[in-house]
Amino acid sequence: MPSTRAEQRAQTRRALMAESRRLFATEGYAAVGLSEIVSAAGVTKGALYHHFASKAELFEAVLAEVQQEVADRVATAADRQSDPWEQLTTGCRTFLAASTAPEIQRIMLIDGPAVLGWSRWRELDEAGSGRHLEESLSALIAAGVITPQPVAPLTRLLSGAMNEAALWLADSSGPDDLAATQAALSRMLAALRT
Amino acid sequence: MPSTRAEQRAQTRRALMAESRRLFATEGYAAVGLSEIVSAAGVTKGALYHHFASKAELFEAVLAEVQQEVADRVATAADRQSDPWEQLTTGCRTFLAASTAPEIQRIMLIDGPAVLGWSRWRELDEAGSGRHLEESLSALIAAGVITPQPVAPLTRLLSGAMNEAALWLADSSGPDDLAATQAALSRMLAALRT
DNA sequence: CCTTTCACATACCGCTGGTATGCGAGTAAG
DNA sequence: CTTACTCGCATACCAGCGGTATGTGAAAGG
Repeated sequence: MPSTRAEQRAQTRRALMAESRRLFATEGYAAVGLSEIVSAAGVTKGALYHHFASKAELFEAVLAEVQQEVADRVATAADRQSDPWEQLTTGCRTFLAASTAPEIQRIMLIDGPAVLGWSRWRELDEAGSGRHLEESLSALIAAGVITPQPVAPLTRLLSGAMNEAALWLADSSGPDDLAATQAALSRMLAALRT
Repeated sequence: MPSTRAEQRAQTRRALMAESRRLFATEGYAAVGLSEIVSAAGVTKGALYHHFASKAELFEAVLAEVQQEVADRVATAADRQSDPWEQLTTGCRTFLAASTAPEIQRIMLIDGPAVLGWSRWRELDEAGSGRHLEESLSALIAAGVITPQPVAPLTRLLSGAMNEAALWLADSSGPDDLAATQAALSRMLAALRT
């Protein structure tokens, strides 16, 4: 039976993560104070430090959540395709569209590396959407669709390209920019084929 | 005539920028206190705030300096080539090699977007190495070497790919990683040709 | 019913970025 | 040379931050 105690705990944690996610996304990590977070969540700093060891750890939990959501969206869209090559392109397009959301931008792409350090950030990326990209590329290489080559650098190149493109799209998006970006990305992907 | 007054001013400013650059590069923007910077530079906070309006503005001055140096290295290497296509590939390889330096990583690629915001960061990038990339791509499109297409999204894709690859190379570089990355990048670039 | 646990609140601290003010060595005019 | 003024910088100080130590009351366990 789910005791009232554990429910309250989970509820407080959810509130803290939800409000901090909202604030981190809109104002950025550095500009948000813990007092802002706890008052928005309706608790005190004691509660926050009972759940998270530091402000950075709270941010990491939020980032992991965002990463997971993006990864799920990418995986869901890709799995609708049967052809492995279509899975890759669909996944990339889905990632590009999902990453345009401002909250994802700020938390996942801007503050993430700076707050957690790049290597830790990359670990979370690899636990999320990055893994799908790498697996998809590996499968296509194994199937002979893509020219045999080390998959790690290729993954980073494509991942970085999409991240930067997503930031650019959100910042100055003319109506055709998304289409043009996807077209250019498609050309890059097509170049990988044998 | 260069008065003693202006010399002292310039010297103080140089000392502040040199020490803050060193500290920002090794410890990261957030972990460096102003007291650390001013004591390393042999001055006080009064001097710092006489030259820079805020910690972020000091960081921006340092970042602009780093960007300029990278841009110069890229431009110098590219200009040694006569063929426009070779200028592009040489510039990209030079950028990849230059961006592997830890101080450039931390300041230019990690903390830059987080501290200044992405749009301001991109302005500085476009004033530096990013401009060379965009101009090179434009010239190649105009010359019919690259398939006609909007140059802006293409620039962002390539820039992001190289930035991320540089971070990855610095973090976990096996002996062949640089070569593999450059090979993959070359394949991508080759795909742009008509 | 009593004890223990535990989720959280309260009170407090060192330190940070930032500001207001003081000061003394240049600089320019007479 | 003197005087008035400028200005590059030092000193002293502040609000607010992330973080910690301790208190407390209600649920869990026997």
